Amino acid sequence: MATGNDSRPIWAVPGPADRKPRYTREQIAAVALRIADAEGFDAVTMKRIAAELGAGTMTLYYYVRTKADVVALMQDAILAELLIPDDEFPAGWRAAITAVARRTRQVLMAHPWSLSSLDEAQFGPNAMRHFEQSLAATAGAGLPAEARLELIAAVDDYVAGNALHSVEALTRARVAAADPDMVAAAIAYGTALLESEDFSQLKALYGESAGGQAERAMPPLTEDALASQFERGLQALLDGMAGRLDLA
Amino acid sequence: MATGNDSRPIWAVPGPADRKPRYTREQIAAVALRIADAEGFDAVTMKRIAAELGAGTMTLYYYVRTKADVVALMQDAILAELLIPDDEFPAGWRAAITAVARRTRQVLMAHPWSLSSLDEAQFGPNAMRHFEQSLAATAGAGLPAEARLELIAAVDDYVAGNALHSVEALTRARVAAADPDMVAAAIAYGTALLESEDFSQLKALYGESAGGQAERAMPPLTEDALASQFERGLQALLDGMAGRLDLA
DNA sequence: AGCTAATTCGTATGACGTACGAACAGACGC
DNA sequence: GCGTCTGTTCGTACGTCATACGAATTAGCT
Repeated sequence: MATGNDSRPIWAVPGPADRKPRYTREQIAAVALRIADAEGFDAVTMKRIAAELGAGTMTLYYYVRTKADVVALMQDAILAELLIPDDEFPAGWRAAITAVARRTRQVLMAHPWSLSSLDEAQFGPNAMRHFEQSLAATAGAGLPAEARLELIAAVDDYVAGNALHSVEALTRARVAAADPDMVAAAIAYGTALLESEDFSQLKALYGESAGGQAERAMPPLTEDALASQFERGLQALLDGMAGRLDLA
Repeated sequence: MATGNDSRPIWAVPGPADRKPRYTREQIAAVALRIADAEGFDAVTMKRIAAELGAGTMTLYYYVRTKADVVALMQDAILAELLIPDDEFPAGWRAAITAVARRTRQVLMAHPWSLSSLDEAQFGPNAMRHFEQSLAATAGAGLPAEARLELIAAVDDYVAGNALHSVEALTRARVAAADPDMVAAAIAYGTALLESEDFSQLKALYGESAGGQAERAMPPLTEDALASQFERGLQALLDGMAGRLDLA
């Protein structure tokens, strides 16, 4: 465990020797994951992880160089959940891509913090496996390599963005439900602002219109509504990519 | 400035009175923004912001309740950059949405940290203006309200995900360029892993194939390549949405 | 001038990541 | 058995962060 400031990914750094280490990196990642899921990313502390393992804080630094390494391990542990078992892998590029996308969204949403710590993501073994699987999904489509990568990238983009926004929407809804004052304050502020400038589109949607009921369209706020909206957007994207890539 | 733990958005909290405050929330946001752009989000510290303003650290707490408020102000300041001047606003829903999407991506990529602090985003005045503008973009398409919201959401999802991944790719490329050792270590680790399991798709792409040159497709790594890939994905998505929403 | 409330900010607290080095323990040669 | 080496654990200490508290200063008022 060179503690030095080398910039290798944690997986390229030799782990503890094999005399008698009490823990493993996997255990550390698993504990950190459990804490993050239960109490949020901010609750993940070196001290906390160590305590949960029954170790002293500094013991962790025998297994990783820095907390960023722990986060990398957590991210990779999540990516493992993205992998679809071989026998469930659908035939046909469209079904396969859809399955991967759907599962990716589910997993990302199950670990909301993963999206906010995405910047420091490293490319680990499970990232590689996930990528391999995405390639396999597009294998039968008769596409040149660049087009396959582009298709995968477009879907990945859409999935990540949707997961991000879905998590955001659900968080907002949950917070709002727990705190009526905030809703009141937000609405009060919003309506005041609405009147102070030209917000004609918004007014038409949410405000009272001159003669009668306004349209009153609300963005979807339940998990199901968000999921089905995701589904429609994904299929639209695939339609469009198929058309542009000249696919069946 | 009730310092208490109320959950109102910062914009609903009365600011400093008007006797003689030395600063404004806007100045604070601007300074914080400059620091984040120049040195990264982690460099944004209450102490640092205050120093840059020539104030004591605790003075900031007369203007905001908490650092999260500062971040909210920063986010909203960024959203202001998304707004397209009225005279540049294109006619036709497709051109208008494309313009909004393009600009959004540019701005998000210009402030990479905005994506990683997106979870604590609050809905401020510029968010409202941006939303109004998105609604205006879809106004002429003859769509029912729900369909308009769905179209906007799909594009937003794709744009955010693409910006996220583009920033990630460019960051990786920059770091790699600055640190050859890391590239070497990553490649060494990657090729070792490649041999240790079944990665047939990846091998076909990057490895040597039996009789001759492999395909050697590389994901795009320059800003231009990423931008044109974004453009194609966006148009594909719009194609698909147009088809599914029964649009011209 | 004197009062009051607005505004500034020094000090102190507790949490965090982690550098350093001491302490402990298992394996191996003798 | 007994040292010895080195793998493993972890207590202590440091610097940084957000921020609670309350004292000091100042601007506008009568």
